[in-house]
Amino acid sequence: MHDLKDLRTRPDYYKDKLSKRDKSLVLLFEEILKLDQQKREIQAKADELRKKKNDIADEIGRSKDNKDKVETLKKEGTDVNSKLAEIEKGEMDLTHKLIEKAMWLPNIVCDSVPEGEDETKNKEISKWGNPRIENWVKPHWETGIKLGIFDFERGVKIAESRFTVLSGMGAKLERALMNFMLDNAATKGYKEIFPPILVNKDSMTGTGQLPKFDGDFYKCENEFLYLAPTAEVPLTNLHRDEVIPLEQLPVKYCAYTPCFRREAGAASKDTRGIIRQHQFNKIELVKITSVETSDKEHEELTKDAEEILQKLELPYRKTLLCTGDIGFSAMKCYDLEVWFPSQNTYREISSCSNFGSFQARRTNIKYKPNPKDKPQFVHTINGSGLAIGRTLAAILENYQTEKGTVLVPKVLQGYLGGAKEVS
RNA sequence: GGAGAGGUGGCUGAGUGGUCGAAAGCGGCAUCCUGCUAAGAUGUUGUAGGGUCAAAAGCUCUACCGAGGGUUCGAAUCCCUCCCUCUCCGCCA
Repeated sequence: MHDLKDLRTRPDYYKDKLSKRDKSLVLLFEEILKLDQQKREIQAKADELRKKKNDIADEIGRSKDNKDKVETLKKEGTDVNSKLAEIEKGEMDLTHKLIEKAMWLPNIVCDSVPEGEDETKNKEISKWGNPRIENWVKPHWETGIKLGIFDFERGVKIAESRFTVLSGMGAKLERALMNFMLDNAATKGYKEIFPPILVNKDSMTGTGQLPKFDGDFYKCENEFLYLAPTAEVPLTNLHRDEVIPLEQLPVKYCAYTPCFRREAGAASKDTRGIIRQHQFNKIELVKITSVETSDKEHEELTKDAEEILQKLELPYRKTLLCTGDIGFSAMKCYDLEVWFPSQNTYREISSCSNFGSFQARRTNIKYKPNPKDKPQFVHTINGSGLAIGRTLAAILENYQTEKGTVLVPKVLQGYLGGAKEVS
């Protein structure tokens, strides 16, 4: 959500920026400006009538003894009210339309974000590790089935496709990854949170999932609750409608949560394996910062996520998403992509975004830069640190031996009673 | 699930139909004062939207007393619905 006042003061700036994301957004923008104009006009009329109404009421209060005068004024009041009712209806109508449209406007991207229509225009920032290129490496699902740690059929039996059962060492590895990542985040000063996994509509709207992406999420029938698609939603909304004292910034949270996504638009993508599931586990890192430090904190959060991959010794690369690939609410976003030998390619395992004040406006989270200042909106930042299922899949490929067993990364061995190999 | 109580500004808390955006206290901010500290004096202090203005300041209008409706010329105050909190009882991991 943008500041409407700013929108109308420098429309050319917004049109230019929005068109870089998607040309059709300019039309939406112009529609919003027009609605804003109409809304302000009708509001002026309504305000005027409301003033008249108040004046009449006050006048009656003052002239209680004069019966004739009161009667006349009452009639006048009734007249004003009937006019006002009509205008207020239009006012409400326009306000709703305006807000509804404005909620569909994505964030403005940073100048540093490369222009481009799709992921092919993302910019590679760096690479880490040596990707193994060996044609005998089996896809993670084959190894997982062979080792008896994935059970795809029973996942489907219990739920439906894109649900998988982890068993034995599979379950243990998942839990070891969870603990390792949370422990690592703790050393970086992130406070661990265990939030509700079901979240309400206000929360989903606050972080930008709604209204645009309704349909991508599971929702409870007859309830106003959604299954959170990411812990970003509950964590950021912890501070909705709050003014955070300056000395508490930056606020840093981490959380393990299961995440639920319908994957509605991904019908034929990644149907095999555990890369794209309806339910997956994730450690999320969230920061709430002042405007001045947000850029620096974003870089650091990304490094915190990278460090997990480095400690797990998984080769990865870091890309800066282009205007056509970056998320709705983000103004700048790095993706971390881990190497998958069986696919001979890098696949996304973390997405670290700076949202600027975009989410803060929707969630109404503020801080005072100085005690005397008026509260202003914070910046919010978040990233996966990391997606656990994808990390497990990457381990099954990058740590695979020619025998078909899987070595346990050093940093996880302590979480698994010293186990060095899954066979 | 049953019974009751309640939701007012950053906080505490008054206000049961008219000049209430809301007393009082606390806190915050500013100035002054006392050799420092503690204390004291005075003033000031909500949010959002609109108008005016080149812009800011200022001025001004409107809305907001959990949310949404209703009654009335006029609602924090009366009526209805919903949400939330607390207490007791029941049930339960």
